[in-house]
Amino acid sequence: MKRSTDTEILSDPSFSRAVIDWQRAHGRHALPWQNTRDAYRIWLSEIMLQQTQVTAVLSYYARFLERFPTVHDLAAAPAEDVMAHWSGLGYYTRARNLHACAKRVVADYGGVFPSDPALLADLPGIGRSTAAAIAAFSAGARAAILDGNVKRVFARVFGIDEYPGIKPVEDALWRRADALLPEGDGIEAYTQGLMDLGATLCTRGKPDCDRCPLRDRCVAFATDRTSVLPVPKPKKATPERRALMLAVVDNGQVLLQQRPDSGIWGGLLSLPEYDGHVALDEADDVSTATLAGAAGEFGTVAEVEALLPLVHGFTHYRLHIQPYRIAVAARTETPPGHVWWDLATIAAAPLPAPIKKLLGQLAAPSLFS
DNA sequence: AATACGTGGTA
DNA sequence: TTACCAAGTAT
Repeated sequence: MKRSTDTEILSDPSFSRAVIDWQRAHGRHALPWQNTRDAYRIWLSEIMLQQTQVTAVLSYYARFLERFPTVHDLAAAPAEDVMAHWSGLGYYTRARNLHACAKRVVADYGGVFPSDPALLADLPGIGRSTAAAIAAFSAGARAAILDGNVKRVFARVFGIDEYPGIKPVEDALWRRADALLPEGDGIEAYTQGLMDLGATLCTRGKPDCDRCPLRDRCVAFATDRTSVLPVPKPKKATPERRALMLAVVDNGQVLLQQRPDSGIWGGLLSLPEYDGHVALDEADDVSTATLAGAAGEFGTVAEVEALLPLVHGFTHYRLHIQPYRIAVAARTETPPGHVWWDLATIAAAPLPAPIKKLLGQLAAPSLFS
């Protein structure tokens, strides 16, 4: 029989007290998704902020809300419109899940987000931490978040000297997060305070320990280990991949192809790729004649021109892109899954960031010469 | 349980 | 310049 629970071992009301008091005096209070209990706006911000920093989200959040003011507007919108407004933000599964979630909220909950974290976590794109944040901010629900900020703060304060990404360590962090929750009011300030601490003081680089309300109880500070905690993710070599992309153009338009929902850039449009054997070695390119043959299904090829190669880095690999501009004269019938897009409006297309940039240069070469 | 999944800022 | 990684989730 257990003599005491983890909660009893790990609980410490002075911890949440310190975070709450600090947040109210020194935390952030004017972010666009704050000072509201509108679950739609809170949910949207939490999804956009997954693995993404505040500064990157701000402009997307404003444009998205302008186009989709309510969950009903979002649920009723075409997928392409949703993807277009996410274009450039990355992790596009988030956008497809966002759309699916909006439809679920309308169909199952009459357009009103549930306030129970367990119900929220059952919706697409909402995991345990995001569910807790939405429930706390929109309904004052007492639930623990465990995002990158909290992991970093906890790793330092409690001197956790193992990589937080592995299961047993993360499980222990969740137990702490649950146990340290404030008992009475203040879940909003507490939740926001943990995020604010991680984002403004307990940063990855040089943490500002002098201003930290947790300094006196911080193991990393006491043992001079703030620079080595949290333990970084074990590194492994990033693979290199290569793709030949076809910018088939005709009369001011470019041919785009829908990508499958799974895999990189899932659900976006992109350039069709030459999917024959592509060597990693740039010197071993396929011939112009081969590319012209491949593009023959789209029209009568008039010209093939190799464009400047580019390298795009992902978290888990590096992609070497060799683009070709292929002018066609007489289009065939547009193949299924493809669409001709005006280069003049390419900024509004649901494209991956590097492809949008590439096509922007193709549309207005003089601006980049 | 470990891996896939983007992009841009930072050191 | 290269490497790391930020308001995680899904599989």
